[in-house]
Amino acid sequence: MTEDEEKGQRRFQAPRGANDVLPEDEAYWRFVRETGERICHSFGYRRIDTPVFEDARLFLRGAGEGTDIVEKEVYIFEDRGGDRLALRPEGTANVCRAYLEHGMQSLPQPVRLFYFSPVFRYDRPQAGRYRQHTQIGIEAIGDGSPLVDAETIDVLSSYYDALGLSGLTLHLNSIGDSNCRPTYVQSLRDYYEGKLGGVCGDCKVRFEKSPLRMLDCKERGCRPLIEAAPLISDSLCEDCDQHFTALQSHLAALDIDFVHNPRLVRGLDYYTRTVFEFMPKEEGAQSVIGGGGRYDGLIELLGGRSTPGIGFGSGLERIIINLKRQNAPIPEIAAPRVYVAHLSEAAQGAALGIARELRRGDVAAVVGGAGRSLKAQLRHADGLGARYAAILGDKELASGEVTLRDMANGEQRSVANADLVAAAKTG
RNA sequence: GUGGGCGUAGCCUAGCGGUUAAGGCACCUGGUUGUGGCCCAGGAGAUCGAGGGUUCGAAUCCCUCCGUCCACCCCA
Repeated sequence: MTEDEEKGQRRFQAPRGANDVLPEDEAYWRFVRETGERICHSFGYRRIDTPVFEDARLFLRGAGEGTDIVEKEVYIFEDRGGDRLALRPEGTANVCRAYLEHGMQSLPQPVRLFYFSPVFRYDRPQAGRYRQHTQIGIEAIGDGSPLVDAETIDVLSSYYDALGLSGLTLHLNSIGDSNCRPTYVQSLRDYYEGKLGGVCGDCKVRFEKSPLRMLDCKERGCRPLIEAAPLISDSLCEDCDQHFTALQSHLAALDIDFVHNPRLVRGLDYYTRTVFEFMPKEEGAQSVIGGGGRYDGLIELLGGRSTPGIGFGSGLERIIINLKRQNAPIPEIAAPRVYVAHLSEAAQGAALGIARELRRGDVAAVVGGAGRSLKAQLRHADGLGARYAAILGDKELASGEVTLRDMANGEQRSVANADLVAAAKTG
């Protein structure tokens, strides 16, 4: 900000790529969160919350130095004590850190965890892509069998089903492990050696740092070479191959359709074996709504014993975009049940008391604005969608009653204060 | 990070070089004494995204920045 702007009364705006979630979207957010929590619990997952910031090295080491996320998208800062911290750019590393820090190796394995958390990436915003977004994620740590891979995918797929999202395609691949991947990467290098002239600038860098990601390049010029490149699925070692085969048969048993996309790789380096993504039918760049994979080397990389893990992350904002696009039915947020209108200063205190009694009786109540006419208060009640208006004037004050008006049909009756909660609950 | 479109009150839009920036929705207040949704009347709300420049004069033209959207890229 320049000095002039500081002096002037420039209005503040939310930072670029960061959004307010307004009450008009409350129903979507509640639906998406409650459904997620319900599904996760139904699979035996327990909630974990981790800090939004962590030692920067946790992410730099975990996600991989060669990735875009780490190289140009992590929010890094130094705090007042001089520690290098980073805002979480993804959810898995935190959870793995917590698993190690709290000795979860000694819990029955796998440890099944889920979370909702804000995620930060310094990216150029556009629709469906934000600098702060929210992910639901799960991690199953401590069991390397393909059964858990199938379960993880089943959780995500069940979640989308429960939300009513349709038309999603599951893309699936195996990218091998520390045993077979190096051999494959070498064969990929051999293949590209001498062909680098026909490849984009990014891919030249990827060739050095992370050749696998060349397969994922969207540059038109790179396509033909990708088409003809050797496939990881053809060079999986026997263990990886069996793992992948078993996963596919488990998915078949669950009736979960998928497309084997041999060129699917993911943006984080810690993935091994299984990787997957869910894509909606709609076109558009920001289409992936959820994805994940296995990370059998990550815990060890973070200083633990060799421990397998698998998980997914799914963007709630993108889910909501798709729910809106599909016009999916969403449970509404209830309007306040009773609007307590008052006609004199003397009635104000009584109105506050009556509203409190209603709430204690589990009836949502809103008190009318001071100094507003009854007409204005009823208009307000109507605008809020209240079912009843409880009217309190001198008459009612004297008799210990309220006038209860049914806003739907305008019928009114006197109700003794003691009977109000019951009356407000009926109809 | 690259390229392009857009930016007028909370929202949608008119105005596109010339005096007090117009309308609709929403909001507030009234239409006599304690009654909503329709109608009518009135009111409040805009340094025309910000800063600079051109001009006698700019919301209207130019530049820079910010924001937003789209494509690329990246990914959830």
